Amino acid sequence: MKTLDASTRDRILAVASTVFYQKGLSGARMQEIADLAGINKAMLHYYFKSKEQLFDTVFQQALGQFLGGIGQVLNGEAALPAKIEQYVAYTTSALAETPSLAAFIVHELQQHPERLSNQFSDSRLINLDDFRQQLADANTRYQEPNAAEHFFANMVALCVYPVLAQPLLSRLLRQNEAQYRRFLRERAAHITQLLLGQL
Amino acid sequence: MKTLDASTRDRILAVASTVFYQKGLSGARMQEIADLAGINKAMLHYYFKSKEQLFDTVFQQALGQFLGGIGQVLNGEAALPAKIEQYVAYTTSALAETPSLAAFIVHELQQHPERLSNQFSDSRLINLDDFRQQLADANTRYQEPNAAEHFFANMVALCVYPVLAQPLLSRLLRQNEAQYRRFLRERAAHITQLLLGQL
DNA sequence: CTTTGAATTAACCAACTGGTTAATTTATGA
DNA sequence: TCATAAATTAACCAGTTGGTTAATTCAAAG
Repeated sequence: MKTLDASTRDRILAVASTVFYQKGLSGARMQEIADLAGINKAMLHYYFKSKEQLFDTVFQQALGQFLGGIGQVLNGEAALPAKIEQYVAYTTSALAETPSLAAFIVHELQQHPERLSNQFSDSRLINLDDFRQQLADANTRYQEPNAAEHFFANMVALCVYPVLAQPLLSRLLRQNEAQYRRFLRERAAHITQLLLGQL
Repeated sequence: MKTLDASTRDRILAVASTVFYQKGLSGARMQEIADLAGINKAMLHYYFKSKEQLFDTVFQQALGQFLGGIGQVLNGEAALPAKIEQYVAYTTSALAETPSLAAFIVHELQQHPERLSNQFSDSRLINLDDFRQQLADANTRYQEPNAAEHFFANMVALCVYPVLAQPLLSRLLRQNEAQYRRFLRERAAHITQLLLGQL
């Protein structure tokens, strides 16, 4: 046999993702990942030579998932309103599938910002130039310095924060889990409308 | 001597805060906290019987700091526009002082949402009723279900997220640390203006 | 069938970590 | 000054954790 078994490796990665997402690098235990993957702990080091390397794989994958679709949207051919709508829709649905993803990235990047530069070259990062230009064309207000940056920050913040802060926000708003999920679903339309009104 | 020495205890708490904020409960090391506080590791267990208890103290303090001023503002006597302005100003400056505070709370609450209920009774949580009523009075739009909740979520998100996601956002916006700090300072006015425009 | 390398396991290990203990020093009030 | 309790330390301990190793099973090619 020449090639490594992919199914076991994939199972490890899937399980490791959920564990790392929830507990972070320092809180995750190799033993738990092995147990959940249904394998011996030594197998982890057979497929991934160290916890650090397993984590790196998971983290880069997570970063790709988080940033991946965004670039395509923002660099796409669509007109500005459609782009905004697409971004909000994409981010909302992606975070609905994996709510812990955002908190994971925020937490790990806070401790080790250099993980961003390590394997992620600038070229793979999102290029905002098109988006900035479209904003400037739509309204002269966005020709002012940092105006486009604020708009982008607003767009991301409005989509991501309520997912990040679910435990706190749902409590403050006195909504149970089902109500909050509904609230998050409503937001896609709400955010789009708010942002388009700013053009 | 009847009373415990407060200065050592306070020094421990100050140091423990910075370490827990940065590394979280599982990533923090009692030895490191002791070293930074300039004391023996056994002294930590003299003032705080366990890591868990030291962490709880830090966490409750952090939660109080994060939510503390907000309640006063939202339950205050000011008119709605002034309240909004006060909230944005307070949150912005508080997070400028301790940027890691928000990520710390988000991360720990994600793993253990029950920490919110443990020692924090509902009474100490913020009461949104006044704020909701003021919104409804300002614009009939906010009488619709969840409209006030969305407004509140927007307000918090716009203030907090850019601090939470600094490593990621500053990179995407291609701003160095000084530029990003300036960007965050600008946001207070920007956010207030945006929110007031929604009334 | 047998050879060969991948897949897998049980047992083990050294370093780390939170926590304890017994002894010592320091401050204080009577 | 002396007794007493607080403050502090060094040494130690047991459980955990990431990681290794040597041996075994499994699957496929010849």
